[in-house]
Amino acid sequence: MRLNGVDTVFRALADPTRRAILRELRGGERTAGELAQLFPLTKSTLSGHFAVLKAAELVWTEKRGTQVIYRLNTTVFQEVVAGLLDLFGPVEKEAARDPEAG
Amino acid sequence: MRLNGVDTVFRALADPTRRAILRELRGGERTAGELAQLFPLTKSTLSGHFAVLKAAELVWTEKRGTQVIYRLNTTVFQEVVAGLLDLFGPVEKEAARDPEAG
DNA sequence: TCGTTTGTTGGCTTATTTGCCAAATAGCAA
DNA sequence: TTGCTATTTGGCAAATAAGCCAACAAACGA
Repeated sequence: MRLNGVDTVFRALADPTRRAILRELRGGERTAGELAQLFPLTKSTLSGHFAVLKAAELVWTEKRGTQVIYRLNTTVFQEVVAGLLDLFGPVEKEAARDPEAG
Repeated sequence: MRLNGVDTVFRALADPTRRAILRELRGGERTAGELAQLFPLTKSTLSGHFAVLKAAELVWTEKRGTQVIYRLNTTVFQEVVAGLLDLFGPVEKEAARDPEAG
């Protein structure tokens, strides 16, 4: 969230392919190529999805030689839940809620 | 979730106006007209957003005379969190996860 | 350097989403 | 019925998003 905004994160999560990528990453780090192999999509299409996930900070990347490693950023999970509480939780003091959050 | 699929819910949450509607509903039920007044959008545009939220079962509706009452469906919150755990949580037994969830 | 492997970027098409206005529908009351 | 209020639906334009292919860039090994 933070700088990115809830919007970027929720939009990133709105696509089934991107959610599948995240689920795959639960099993540990994967290279872009390994991930791409798992989907009936071209590498460039996947690369676009990676970019969206990266922009939302849902994944970390690291360059290793010619390949790029993707890892899940689990800390964002907590922030997403916080965002959900902002939507479904009890109404708190108005000042306590981030007016930019929506 | 359920019949609708995670997809419908996440997509519904991906729009800032719809999230603002949900936040407004935390304060209690509102009529379509009351909600529409809060946004710089036409009633028909808001009606479209309501339809998306309703399809995702994020809100309940009730017709009262000429007006339609919207209420937050907080039970879906738990399902969304479950969906998030499916994305960020530890890898569980493969059979334990809903293969249709993504 | 040359060629190969690995990923990303640019350009394009198609599909989806968001918004508006105008018209239609539904309930209620005169 | 007629009229009034409240909301949804249909049709359309503009913006976004997702996909592909082709070209480009970066890192490595021969």
